[in-house]
Order: sequence, then C-alpha cells, then structure tokens
Amino acid sequence: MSTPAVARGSARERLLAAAEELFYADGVQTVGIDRVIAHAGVAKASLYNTFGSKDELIRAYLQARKDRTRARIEARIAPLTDARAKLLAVFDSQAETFAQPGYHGCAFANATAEAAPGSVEHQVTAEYRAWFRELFTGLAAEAGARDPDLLGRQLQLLYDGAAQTARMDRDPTAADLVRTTAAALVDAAVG
Amino acid sequence: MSTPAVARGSARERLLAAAEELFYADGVQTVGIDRVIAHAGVAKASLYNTFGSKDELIRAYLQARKDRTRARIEARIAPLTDARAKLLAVFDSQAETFAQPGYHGCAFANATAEAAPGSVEHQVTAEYRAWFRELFTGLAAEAGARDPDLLGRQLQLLYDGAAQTARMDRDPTAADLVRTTAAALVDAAVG
DNA sequence: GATTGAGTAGACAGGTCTGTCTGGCTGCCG
DNA sequence: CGGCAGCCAGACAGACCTGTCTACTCAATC
Repeated sequence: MSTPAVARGSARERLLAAAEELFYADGVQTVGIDRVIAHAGVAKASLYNTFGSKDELIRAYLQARKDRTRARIEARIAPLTDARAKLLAVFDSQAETFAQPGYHGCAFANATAEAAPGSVEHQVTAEYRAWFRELFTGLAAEAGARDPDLLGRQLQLLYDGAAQTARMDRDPTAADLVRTTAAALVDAAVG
Repeated sequence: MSTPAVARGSARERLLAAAEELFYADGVQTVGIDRVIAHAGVAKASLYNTFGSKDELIRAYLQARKDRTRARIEARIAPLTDARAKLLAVFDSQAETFAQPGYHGCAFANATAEAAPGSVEHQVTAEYRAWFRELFTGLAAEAGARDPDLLGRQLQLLYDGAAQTARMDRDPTAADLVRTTAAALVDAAVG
C-alpha cells in the first residue's frame, strides 16, 4: 500500500479526502497523521503548511461533513411542497446513509464521544445540531403541529436514536422503523 | 493530587472504582494506565497482576456498568405489576442518570464510537444491547402490544436517542421528552 | 534565465502510551 | 519465628504520537 488511495487534486483536497475517509471509518482519535498523509500521498510538511495542526484538519473534516449533510438534506426537501413530506424526507435522506456500505454512525456523535469539552469536535458539533434543531422545529411549525418545538425535539430524538441503532446493532432496517415512527408522531402532533 | 481519590478496598476494587470514574468521564481511549493507577493509589504491577491488560480492565469496567444498569432497572420494575408502568419505569430510571452531575451519555455508545470491530468494547456492548432489546420486547408483549417486536424496537430507539441528546446538547429535559413520547407510542401500540 | 511558490522525503525531537521487571516493604499464617 | 503472598515505587523498553526542520525537485511566471 505505498501508492496513495486518494489520487487527484491539490494537496489540500487530497488531505481532506483522505481525512474524511479515515477519520470517519476509524475515528479521529485512532487515526494518526502518518496514516492520513500516506493515504493522501502527501508530505507531512504539506499538511502542516495547509492546516497548521491535526485539530484544524479535524475541524475541516467535520465542517465538510456538516456542509455535505446539509446540502444533501436541503436538496431533498427543496422540490417538495408539503411540510409533512419534507419532514419525512429528512428520514429518507438518513436511510440512504444507512444503506451505504461503510456506514459507521453519526460522525459527530462518534467524534465527540471521547473528546474534551470545548474541543474542536464539540464546537463544530454544536453548530451542526443547532442547524438540525431549527430545521426540524421550523418544518414542524410549517406542518401545523400544535407544539412545533415539542415535535421538532421528538423527531431529533428519533433521528439520533436511529443513527445509534444502525451503528451499534448493524441494523439498516432502523431506517424503516424510524420513518414509520416519525410519521406516527407527526400525524399525532398535527391531527 | 498525590493522594488517591479512591481510598478503601482491595487493589482490585480500587482499580475498578478508579476505572469506572475516569473511563466514564474522559473515555477509555483518552485515559491512560498511569492516570488510573494514580487515581486508585495502586502500583502498576498490581494492575497487570490483577487484570492482565488494559483491555481486560476495560472489559471489567463495561461489565460492571452493565450489571449495575441492569440491577438498577430490574429493581425499579420488580415491585410494579402493570406492564405499561414497567415500560415507563425504564425511562424513569434513565431520567435519574441524566440528573446526575457527571452524566456523560451512554457508556457503551461512547466506548464503541471509535473502537475497532470485534474489540472488547463491542463484545460487551453487544451483550448489553441484547439484554436491553429483550427487556423492551418482553415488556411490550406483556403490555399487550399488537406488534411487541415493533414497539420494543421503537422504545429502544427512543432510549438511545434520549441518551445522545442529553449528552450532546447537555439537555437533561430530554428525560421528560422521552417519557412523554414513549407513553404515546405505548398507548398507540396497545389501544 | 532567475526567482518564487508549492510540494516531497524523511530525519529528528520530545512526549505519551502500554506493558515488563527489579527490589523492597508489610502483614498474615503456620 | 520463618516464609510467603500481596502490594508499592519506579525505572525501563519499545512503540507510536504530533509537530519541526532541512534539503531537494519541479513548474510557472516575471
């Protein structure tokens, strides 16, 4: 394995791509700098010239993940008009990730599990979750829920639980389960 | 901090107590052997004579945590006769843990987040979750749910999600939220 | 053609990690 | 009283970690 697995692009792009693969698969704590640069086919000095530290590489990894998740969900919601359908589409998007071969749970949950309070991991995760909360409560209000904040929090509860179940039990059918349950909660909160 | 924080008992007991505190608070990966033995006030040789390796200490830590959780929940549901009440009592037990000052999420979720597949962490976690699943589905059947397996899985979904929310958002009110939601799901599945 | 910027290869420092080993102390039991 | 089990303190080995530094290559641009 002397040949790098991430071949094209600038050193920055290759590093980020390698970090995304390795950090997600094996954990930001477990994976060392040496593995990242070997996977990217890049010199160590390039990493430190570009990102300055491992922490900043971790930040870029999580930031990229956040942006990608957000874009994926928003693209799915955009063409829909019905707010109920939009809410359920969020879980359809999650189902897609479960089905991917290397699925390994929520990257933010994993990264923060053993990270120190105030660390880079917690900083980006806080942003990620704030956005998610607003998404759910906003759509809940749009859908006409009696208590949009309650429904929004309930749905985030389900979303988090599904990711945990899918990872820990290696059970991709959690996708069906969570969608059914979410639909029931939405209908109960609106009806 | 030269005086050990865990004072009484045999070397084994002190090591396990220290491991439970430190591993849970800061993570099994983050905490090194030296911190554990300093906290326990014990020599390194005693650790390796007693447990043989760090992995086995981690196993003992998770095993102890599993046994304690199980005992706590079973003691809570034992005096109850109504199956619905038993199901909700599981969430009351979880609410208690949320309220504890050092609450830091599900120990098993945290330990497995960046652990290699097949590791000690995953082994004990699999046992823990199998027990939990049977508890929920058994009580769901007892409560007269139309589809006990479905309800059991739904409740475990909620339980996992609540632990994640309580940890990541530092939001202990997740306890009320999950109890309310669980009650709604139980009633919908039975009625 | 000279200069400059970006990148490469890899040695190195300084620290931390797990795990082993030596040597000595204490208290209990026969 | 002798012996031994259990424990302590800490040095040490060997691996691995992040981050720095030197010396070199190559391509584009002025």
